[in-house]
Amino acid sequence: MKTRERIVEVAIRLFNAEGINAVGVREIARTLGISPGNLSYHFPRKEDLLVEMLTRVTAGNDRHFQKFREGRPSCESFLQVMEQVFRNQYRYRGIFLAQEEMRRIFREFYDYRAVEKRRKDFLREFFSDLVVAGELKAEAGELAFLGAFTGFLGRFWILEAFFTQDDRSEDEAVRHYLGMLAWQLHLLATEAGKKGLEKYLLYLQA
Amino acid sequence: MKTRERIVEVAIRLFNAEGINAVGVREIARTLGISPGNLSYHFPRKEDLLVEMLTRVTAGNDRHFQKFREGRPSCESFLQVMEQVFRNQYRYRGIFLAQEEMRRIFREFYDYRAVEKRRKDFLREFFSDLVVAGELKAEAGELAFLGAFTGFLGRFWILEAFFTQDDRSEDEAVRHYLGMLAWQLHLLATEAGKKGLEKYLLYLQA
DNA sequence: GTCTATACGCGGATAGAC
DNA sequence: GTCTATCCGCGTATAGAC
Repeated sequence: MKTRERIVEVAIRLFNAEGINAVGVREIARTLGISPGNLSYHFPRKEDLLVEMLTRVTAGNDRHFQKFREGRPSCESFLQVMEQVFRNQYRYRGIFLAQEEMRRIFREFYDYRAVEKRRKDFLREFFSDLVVAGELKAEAGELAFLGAFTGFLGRFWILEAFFTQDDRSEDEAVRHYLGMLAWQLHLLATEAGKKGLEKYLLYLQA
Repeated sequence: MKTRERIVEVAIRLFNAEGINAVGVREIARTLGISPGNLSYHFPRKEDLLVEMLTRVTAGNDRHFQKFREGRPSCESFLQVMEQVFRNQYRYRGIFLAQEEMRRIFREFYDYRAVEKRRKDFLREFFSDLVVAGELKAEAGELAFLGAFTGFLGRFWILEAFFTQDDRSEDEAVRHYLGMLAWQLHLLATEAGKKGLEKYLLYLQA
């Protein structure tokens, strides 16, 4: 495997395990058995590593969302795509825990506004489709709230998952937050929509 | 004013303005006109400063919640207490943006579980009271979801506020997230409960 | 293009003098 | 309580080998 790829792989692993600030570039290089200078050659600054990961997680999510526009919209299928998104985010969980760094990177290197706008448009469109498909019954204000909630949850669920208890497995965490999403949709779903949500409602743990 | 108090004050200001990682202990000392060693005397590690701020914001929130148990429970009064809590958090916003550090501190120095349990119990009890008072109409699962949502929003609203746009004023940000809370309650409120929420529904911005 | 060796300046932390 | 001096590890930059 290319050195560059190996670096990204080890960096993700270490960042996820110990936190971005706790892991130095020297430690990454040592783990790989290369020199710090070599790491600097591939990624001049530590930030460049974070940008790389950010690009990957965003690209993955885009794929999941995109793929989804093809099928028939339903509450259940929405939760299915969100599960894929959550698992993709979990893979890069280290960067979601270091919000201060991410904020700086978003402002300096990465066009976060564009990503956010894309998500927002997708959610709005998708929830409107759910109303048309007879899965949701909601008016404009409620739909706006639903979009805000979904964006909020999707952005911060990992943080809460690791804050409250870090002995929880990926499956347990993902299910818990899919459960929250399901309860939210349930409050605005038609009888048809509720059918597809029942399974997910059970995921929300006390 | 005591040196210790002056340190905390300046540190909050700098942390809020530039971020916890961007501000070094030397900068804090320089701003105060004292030596780095003196700062170390009052707060041996930078973490101790963060613990101090965490203690203050938690104590403030406790006071707001406590004071609230006395009055008659209503949806509107709940939003009033949450506004005070939000403003208290905003005062210490710097620490909410540095989640990785906070997580470490919670695990090593600060009994976060206890704080969290207190909040959770309060919310559960309070929402049950709202049902009894005829302000909410919800069953157990919905109440559990409402509690989870409120905890989630209360923990991370500041992060989203500063992520999406940092040109927003304190008032605008606080109102936006009170608006989200109001929409959530609205979905489970009785006619009586909805009355007290109308004003807040308008706060949610597109 | 890929890599090693090395140096610089800054950060948090600590020991010990006043 | 307050200070100076000092230590070590960090992110970063670069000269030069292959």
